[in-house]
Amino acid sequence: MEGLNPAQRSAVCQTSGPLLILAGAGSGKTKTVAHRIAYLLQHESLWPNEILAVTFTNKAARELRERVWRLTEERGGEVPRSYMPWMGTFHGICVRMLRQDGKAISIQPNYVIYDEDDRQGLIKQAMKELHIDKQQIKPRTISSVISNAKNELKTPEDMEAAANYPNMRSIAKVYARYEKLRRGAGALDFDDLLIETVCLLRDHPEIRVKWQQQFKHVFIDEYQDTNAAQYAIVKYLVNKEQNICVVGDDWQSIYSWRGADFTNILNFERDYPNTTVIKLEQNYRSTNAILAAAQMVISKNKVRTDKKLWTDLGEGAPVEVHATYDESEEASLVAGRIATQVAMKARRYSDFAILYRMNAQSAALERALRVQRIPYQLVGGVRFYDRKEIKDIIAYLRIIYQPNDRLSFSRIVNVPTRGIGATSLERFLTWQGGTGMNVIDALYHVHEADGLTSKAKTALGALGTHFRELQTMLQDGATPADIIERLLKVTAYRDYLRDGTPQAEEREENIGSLISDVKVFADLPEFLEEAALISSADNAAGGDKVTLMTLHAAKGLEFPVVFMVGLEEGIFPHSRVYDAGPSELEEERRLCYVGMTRARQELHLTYARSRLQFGQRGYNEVSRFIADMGNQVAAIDQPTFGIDHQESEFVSDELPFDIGDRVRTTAFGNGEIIDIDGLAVTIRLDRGGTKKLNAEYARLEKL
DNA sequence: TCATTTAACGTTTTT
DNA sequence: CGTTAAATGA
Repeated sequence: MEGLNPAQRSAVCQTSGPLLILAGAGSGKTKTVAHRIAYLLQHESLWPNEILAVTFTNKAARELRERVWRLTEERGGEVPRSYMPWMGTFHGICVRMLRQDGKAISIQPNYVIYDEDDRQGLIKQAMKELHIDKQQIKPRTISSVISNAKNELKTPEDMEAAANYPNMRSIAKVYARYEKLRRGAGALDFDDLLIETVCLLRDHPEIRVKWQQQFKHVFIDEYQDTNAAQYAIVKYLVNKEQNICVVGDDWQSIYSWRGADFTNILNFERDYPNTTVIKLEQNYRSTNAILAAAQMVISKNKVRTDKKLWTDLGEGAPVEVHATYDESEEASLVAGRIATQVAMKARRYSDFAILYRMNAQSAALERALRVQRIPYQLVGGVRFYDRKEIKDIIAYLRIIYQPNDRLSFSRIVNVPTRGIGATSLERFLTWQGGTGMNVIDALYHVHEADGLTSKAKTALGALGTHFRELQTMLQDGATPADIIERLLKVTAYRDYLRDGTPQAEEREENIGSLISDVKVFADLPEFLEEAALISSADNAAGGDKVTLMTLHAAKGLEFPVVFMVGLEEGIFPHSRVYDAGPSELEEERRLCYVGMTRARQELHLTYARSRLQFGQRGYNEVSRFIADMGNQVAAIDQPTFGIDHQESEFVSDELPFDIGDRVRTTAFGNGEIIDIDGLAVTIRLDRGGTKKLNAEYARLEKL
């Protein structure tokens, strides 16, 4: 109980019945939760596997597990993977339950998990089969419509029935076909993990009761961001004792576009009578200046609970607003402030975070940081497991594990190239579909197929032999690392990577890190699960570096100094919320609140008068959120309307190049400009050939 | 029929 | 600029 305030203590001691903890930003939520779990283990003699704890990210789960581990036994060292096995994200928990009990709703135990890319791949396949032009409806749009439907537990038939315009009917058809293909591949997508778990618990009382008996205490973090399926899962898992504890803050609900519904937290007391409500309102993170400005912003929202955060950390420096001329000046201003403070030894690089609304904004910032030689790390963006070479390896592993996964098979059937093109693949798959054999068995019997060239048959047969061998390794209990090493060898994948391009080396290194990552896992299923569910917010590397990420990814984190950039109408709030209605605008405002409350001592807000967006230059007004803060902020810099400004070249339509100029390109070496058409610059390269580049993107350098 | 070359496209947030 | 789809040539 040491180091806890009275409200936090009562949250720890309240060990029976429903408990709602309304935890404001920076109110010591994680600490309270860790102490509460430790208390249950020690004073209520619960076993670590009798507690179900759901967090928002894998990283949050890891931190919590570590904290509980240290608290209970004052142990040091690595926390074993088996400790508190039921601590993780909703998706992670569902995977484990389905693996164990999925048979009851006819889910094969060796199902694979499809991510967003896989899902869109399968949607494209479905559209092709249905002869729907993907120019007309974007696969991405269909994907999100299907996702929304699934989260509302709607079937393709429901969608078809409710369709009131032609596109919707097409989408419903794609949805139906997609589901058929997905089932055939023995795969579940992210939404299925939740929805199938709901069905499992709803339709099988004996299984429901089994889990209810196992979980003596259920604990849900970030409850304001739960969606309908997650809400249902929680309801089914809580037993008669109703030992459920949820933590959340409606002011920080920022995932409604993903189906999250913060009325879940507002209605908790109604759902679980006799709830004890504890409010944590003392903020231990930010200065009063930061907190007051954030409070000004959030108070403009109509739909919200009423609370008042307070701090005794003192007034602190005022929140600063910096106006800049364009995104490049904005970036160098941020980089410059960081460089100065580090040079004065006032701060370390890792004290700083730069937060933005969308990933595309990171490019200008990265450039400025590189110019000033400031080390930085990007959270989000391209995930490690999204890289081509890693996805290839995972596709190989999947097909070995789940030989019905035709999507993964299609991905790697000709990688490395082995003379099997689109037509051969299509013919093979058509034949294989008719035989009822899985992909690997069909490869083994490929000589019986008709319509394939003998060349294709030989290549496919050889691939089948490799798959068989790897499959045998898997059955004999080989480690994932051994299997990967072997498959790299038989496919000569490393040779394939060495294509002479500058990125080849990096790709090989990535394969290396994959192999060392994989050593932690005892078996393949465990690794495939982890690889599918790892999120971009999870890879927080160490080291003394500035952190760059989206506002969404910053949830739950804190930094001594925070820069929020791009506070402009159309960027933040994003232009897409304008015609979406007031509730979307309120969500943007909550996102602003979340960003501001990440800051401990200093908060800087910047905006640019002019910005390159969607390929062209736009001029934005200052964000309304700055006006919301009233006189809680200090305006510091005015933009420099620079004659000597380096970016002024793009403001005039005139490019700073002429035909005949010699230039340096980053990717293709030096060359001479032979034509200019608007922004399109044609260059005759010294290495031979010509190249047409967009001067707005290619950073051409005049020689 | 396959592999290479060339043209087109892109940007909200993510488990 | 990077990626992906279409177009071209062997």
